[in-house]
Amino acid sequence: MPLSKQFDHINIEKPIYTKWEKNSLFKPKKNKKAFCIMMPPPNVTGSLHMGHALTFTIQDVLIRYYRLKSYEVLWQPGTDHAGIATQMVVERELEKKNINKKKIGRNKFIKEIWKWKKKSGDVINNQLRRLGASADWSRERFTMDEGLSNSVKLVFVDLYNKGLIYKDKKLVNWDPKLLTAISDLEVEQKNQNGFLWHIKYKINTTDNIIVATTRPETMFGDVAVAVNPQDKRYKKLIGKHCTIPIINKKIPIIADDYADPTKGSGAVKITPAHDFNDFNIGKKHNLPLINIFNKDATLNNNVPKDFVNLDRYVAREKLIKILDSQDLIDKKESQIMVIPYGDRSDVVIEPLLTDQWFCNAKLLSKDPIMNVQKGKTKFVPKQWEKTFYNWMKNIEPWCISRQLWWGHQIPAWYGPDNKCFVATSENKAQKLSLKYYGKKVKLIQDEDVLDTWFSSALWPFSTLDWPKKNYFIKRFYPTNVLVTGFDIIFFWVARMMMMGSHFMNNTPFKHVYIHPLIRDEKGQKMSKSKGNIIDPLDLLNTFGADTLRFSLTSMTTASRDIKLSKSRVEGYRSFLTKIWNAAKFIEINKCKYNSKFNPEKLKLPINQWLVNELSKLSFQVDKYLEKYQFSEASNSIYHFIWHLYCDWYLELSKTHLQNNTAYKKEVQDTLIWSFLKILIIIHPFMPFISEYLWSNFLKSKNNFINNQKWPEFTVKKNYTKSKNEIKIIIDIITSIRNLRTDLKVSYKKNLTLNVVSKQKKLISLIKNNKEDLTRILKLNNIDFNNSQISKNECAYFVFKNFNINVPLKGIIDIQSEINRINQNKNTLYNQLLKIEKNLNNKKFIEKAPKSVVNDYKLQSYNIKTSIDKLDKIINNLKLN
RNA sequence: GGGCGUGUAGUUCAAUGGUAGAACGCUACGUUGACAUCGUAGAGGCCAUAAGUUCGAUUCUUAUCACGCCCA
Repeated sequence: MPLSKQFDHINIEKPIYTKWEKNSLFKPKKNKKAFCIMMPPPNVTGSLHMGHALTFTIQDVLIRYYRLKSYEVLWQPGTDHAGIATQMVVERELEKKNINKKKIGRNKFIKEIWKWKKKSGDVINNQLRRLGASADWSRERFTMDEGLSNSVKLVFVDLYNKGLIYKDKKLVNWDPKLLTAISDLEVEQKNQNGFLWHIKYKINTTDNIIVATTRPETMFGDVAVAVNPQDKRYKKLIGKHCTIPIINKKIPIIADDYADPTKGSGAVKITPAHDFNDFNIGKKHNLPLINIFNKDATLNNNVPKDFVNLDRYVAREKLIKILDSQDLIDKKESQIMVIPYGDRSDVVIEPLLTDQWFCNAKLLSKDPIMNVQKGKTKFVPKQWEKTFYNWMKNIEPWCISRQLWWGHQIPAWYGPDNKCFVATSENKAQKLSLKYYGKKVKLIQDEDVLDTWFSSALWPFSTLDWPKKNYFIKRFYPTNVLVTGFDIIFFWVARMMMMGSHFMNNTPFKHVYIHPLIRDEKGQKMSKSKGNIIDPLDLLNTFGADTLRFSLTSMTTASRDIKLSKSRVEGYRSFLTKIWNAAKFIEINKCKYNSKFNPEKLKLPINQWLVNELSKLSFQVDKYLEKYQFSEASNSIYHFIWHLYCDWYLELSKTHLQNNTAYKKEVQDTLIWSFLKILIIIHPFMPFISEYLWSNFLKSKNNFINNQKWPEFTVKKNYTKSKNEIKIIIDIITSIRNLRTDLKVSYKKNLTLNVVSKQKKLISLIKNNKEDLTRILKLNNIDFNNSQISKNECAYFVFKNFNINVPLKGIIDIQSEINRINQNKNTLYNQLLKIEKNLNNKKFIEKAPKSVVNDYKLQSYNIKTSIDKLDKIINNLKLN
């Protein structure tokens, strides 16, 4: 069946993908060299967004490329259980059915989550299939799987026994909506307008000290007021006491550099249980901790009765009113302040004193830092190494416990006296407790679960069946490259490197390729609230996967963001159509694949030239992909197909195809052969259209483009000669096209070319291409009479070794032609000026490299000769 | 405040110590047998500003201005 008018992605993509999967094309095939990418596991609740589309396209390009390069390739896929996100989704689902999480209890709730996961967990993976992602789905993993859960337990117990995981009572970022601790990274600092209240704390009946605060309601937890020891205003007061209003509690005035004399009143209240800085000050000065908040950020029993159970903001207003009525507010200033928000809940985070599990990230960060310094892991682009170091070298203990139900429950059990036993199972914990107590006691498991990133941190080895030492882990660890956006360098990349270095004794990735983030066309982050989201599923429906993929890789440069707009994608759809039409051209011209075709034994210059260019292309794409230069790779493909293959090769092949020249067969063979090679080269970028056309041309069953080899062929040296020849033909065509436009000579008027040259080779070259020139340029004839330049009304062209004149009598007037030549002359003259300026500079001659000087001299000579020739021509014209 | 980054054609972005490129858009002409989802041609840039290094700077250095991101 002949190819349809256009590529119908809607009906073609899906069956192709199904075939690929059925034929197990994505499983690693044993080979000499291995290549592995760990797919960053999307949230199981997720749905494909543009960020996914970009990152997975890039990964798939690499994966398919290395498959074609005959590597043993594993793209390890899977999903992440996404603790808070998933719990929230299922909670909401249940609420719709009027089911309350707390009422059904933990076990039933978790069962509900698993039910939900079974039903909707595949959504994103199926969307990835639509994108063409060729991951080995047979090895799909989920962070809550048995195997991965075992890894989590093993790692936890091991780190605990080494003292790298410990329990501690510390101030943590508490999310009062989700009722869990979260890590520093999950806190978003937002600038916000607020007030700085200056409040009078009495010292005695007449004097007071003015304390400036943005959070007056935490006053009930104050344990001191700090002033700077250098601050003259307050020096006298150090060591004295002041009184907290309302509760009339006396607290000391202490000296600490932390108090900044230039900020607020210079005196700052210290509330160690509710502020990270104050916590440290409290420790330093041995001050008590007074917690005044419940877990939902309402006030607890440590405050006056009227305030108990009030929300923090309600309490604030009430307090301000009372203080105001007692004339205890000195002033109120507006100011911009930084407020911490939970990135999931979007409520203000409360620093809260709780028992949590921590991981000693500082110690674990040492090996990863060293691995990057040694170059065992290389960031691409390199600048991200700075970001990595910056964070790793200032790392804080990682709070790994979460007060959630969905996740890996912490493998720690408590005895009746709260003694903690950490083990991979309850049985083992029992054994430990038996030893300790000398008798069997009832153990209760820690209720908390681990931060989701804890299990993700193990991803590079837990998915390879660790702790088993089977083929996969030996073959594919460390993996070749991690592909991800810079927003999760800390969250995930760094943590994988910590865990990988510790447990595998080796960095998990040789390269970390950091790609840009997708923004809207104005450079803004895409977000639901802004309504500027571009849905990749929309784009997949409208344009198809190949177009989307190629658009994305074309835009993937070494910058920080990609500004995406629909119109940009539209442009690349045209490119697909162009490829499609080239295929139709080949089909119409009955080109059949010839297995005996030898690209090294071609006779026709255009064929030689094409093979030459094609080998260059494959070499270029090789180089670019090795360096993760996706836009460069895409653009060189785009340029080759559109502007070399279609614009010139197909155009120049027509003469042979349409007239039965001696070279017709060679042209047909070269056409189809080169097109098939092109399909292989575009396959990583555009898997569907390339597969479709491949099988369309080759017709044999189960001959998938997936299984082909990347084109690598050496080109015979004498082919380069043809390069120069084709360049001459292209130059002539371009010049005469220019002439037609410049002088407004319509294509309806045929022209005659008069070629003047003493070189026999050149004349025979033009003679050989006479048909092409005639057809493309709409010529009557090409003459080769070596007569003097005609003094008739002609257009003149000066080439390196020859001239062409084109009689224009009756077609245009002579003055236009003189103007045209003058314009060319001017351009040349300006070029000459610049070159001469250098050549007249003694220092240039002395110091510039000889090659540059010689090159300038040669250019100068060439330009001068051309100008001379043009001058002669103008004079001749003027004589007439 | 600390760190990172970006200023190049109307737009989005490349490249480069030696005459600045692409794509899209725009203008003119064109339906010639793969393609009007097209073809041909064209216009359009003191490469943010200033100083320095250099025979030569858009490129290297420093400063300034503007914008963006991350961390406090």
